[in-house]
Amino acid sequence: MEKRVDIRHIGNLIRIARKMAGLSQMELAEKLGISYQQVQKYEKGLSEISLSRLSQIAHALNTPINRFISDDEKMMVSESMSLYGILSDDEIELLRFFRKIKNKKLKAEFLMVMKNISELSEKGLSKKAKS
Amino acid sequence: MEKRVDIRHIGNLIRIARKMAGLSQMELAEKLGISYQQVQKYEKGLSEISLSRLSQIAHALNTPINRFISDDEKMMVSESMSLYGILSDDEIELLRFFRKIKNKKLKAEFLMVMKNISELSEKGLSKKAKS
DNA sequence: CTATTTTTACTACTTTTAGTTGTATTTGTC
DNA sequence: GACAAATACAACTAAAAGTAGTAAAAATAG
Repeated sequence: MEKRVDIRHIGNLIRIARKMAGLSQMELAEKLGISYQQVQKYEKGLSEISLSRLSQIAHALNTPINRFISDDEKMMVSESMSLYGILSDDEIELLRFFRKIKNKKLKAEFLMVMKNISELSEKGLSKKAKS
Repeated sequence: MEKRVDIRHIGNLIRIARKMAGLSQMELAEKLGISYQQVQKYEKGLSEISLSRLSQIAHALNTPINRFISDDEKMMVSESMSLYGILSDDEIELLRFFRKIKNKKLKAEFLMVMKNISELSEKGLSKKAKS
């Protein structure tokens, strides 16, 4: 019977959730009471994850366990993000910081700045940015 | 760390789902490509169940996988990070702009600014910048 | 830029357990 | 009663979880 869950995909989700929580592999491993190398295997999809373990992980990361298993792809967030879920490290950090900012006005302004910069960047100004 | 999923409970759910589907342990085992004795272990809670396996079982029994795990009602929330998968419109925009910026250095610097701001924001001065 | 520490990656090894096989009960129905 | 099924339990083997050691990136400091 075919495998109906992509273990590597789940690994990615775990990694993203971990980084969003601002934890290192080591810190997560400690919470789980296992070696960080084993956490690596989970994230890289080199080791199967039992339900108990996934439950622990979800708890350690303050994330509902469903986040990792909902097999239908209604996880698609928006078309603007091509490959759903696959965020780069930078992007994860960006989001993490952005979420820390509580002041709405500040967030909005920040977004505007970002927008303007990105538009400039689009016009081929990317070379001469440096001194 | 404590186990947050009752493996025996899941076993019961599997057994029930199996009977609902009108299958014997043997028949289910065959579908899974394992021995029926192993199915017994699942049902009795004597063997951990991996995600892949549970996914197979759910499929074999025409049951959504969530049926076996979701019931943990009020798991979460720690508002800060909890819903990483669901991005707000703001966040999607933020990402979109961020991705437009090609200059790596610029991106990195932008991230730093964001980080510093968020750290300030964290220290509870979200309302009024210090004078 | 260099040194140092932290974080992550890869490989080899050990231990645990998933999974198998064999046999014994149980639960039918004829 | 006999006879098949479905389920239970124990001992064993194969496979994978988990560990440990080392190396390479990334951050962070100096």
